[in-house]
Amino acid sequence: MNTFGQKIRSFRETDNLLLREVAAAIEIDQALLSKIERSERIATKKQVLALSDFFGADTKELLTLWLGEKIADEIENEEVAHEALRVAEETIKYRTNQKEKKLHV
Amino acid sequence: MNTFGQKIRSFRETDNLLLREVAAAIEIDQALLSKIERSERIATKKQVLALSDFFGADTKELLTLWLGEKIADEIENEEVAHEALRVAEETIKYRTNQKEKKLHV
DNA sequence: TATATAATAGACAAAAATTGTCATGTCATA
DNA sequence: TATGACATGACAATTTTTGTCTATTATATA
Repeated sequence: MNTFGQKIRSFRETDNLLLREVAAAIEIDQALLSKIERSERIATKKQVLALSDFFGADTKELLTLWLGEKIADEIENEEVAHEALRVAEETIKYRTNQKEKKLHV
Repeated sequence: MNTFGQKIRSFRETDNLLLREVAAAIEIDQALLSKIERSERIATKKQVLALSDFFGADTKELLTLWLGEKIADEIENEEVAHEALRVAEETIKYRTNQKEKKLHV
């Protein structure tokens, strides 16, 4: 399984670039990029978009991976993690429906 | 569909209690409880446990609902919300597996 | 109508979590 | 051993969350 960070690192290695170069390109500290690649820090959405843009990657795919891992980080130690994901899914569906209902009253 | 807040409110109404009384029992401000019941604020885990205990409710069920809604709040406006939930699920499964592997080397 | 009670709303300070940076440490290799 | 690339740790800055206080609204009732 490939983490978001690993994906970024392999993009960078494929392009033969240094941490410092990519960091400069997306305007963050090299140390921070290093941490992001090793999953020691979670990127911000802005950084994900900048990275995706810089490497010409599939933005939607990267965002999905990033957000998915972010949620996992948040709940993985909760006993009810799996059930909560189901509830989250249902809740989002429900809310989306409610919004649609409101539009064509 | 019943939100966490609605559930708490209906517990309270079934028991014929005032906001002030429940708030005092779990040691929070009445205004805060009012906001929690109307989903204007998200309870902390500690508050969920205190409420569950106070009302003698099914703690696991309440925690699940609470956590599920919390995730929903966080991602419902993301285009990739649904896919991200899948990724979160897979990520948690994968990490759990890795941990188990480490145990019986 | 005036008063009392319950709940809601808004503003803000306190606290907690996240983020970014800097200085330093490690490791490989010239 | 000197250099370059990356990793690590500590900390300050910023942002977000949380809790409280005060004011407002709604409703019932004397």
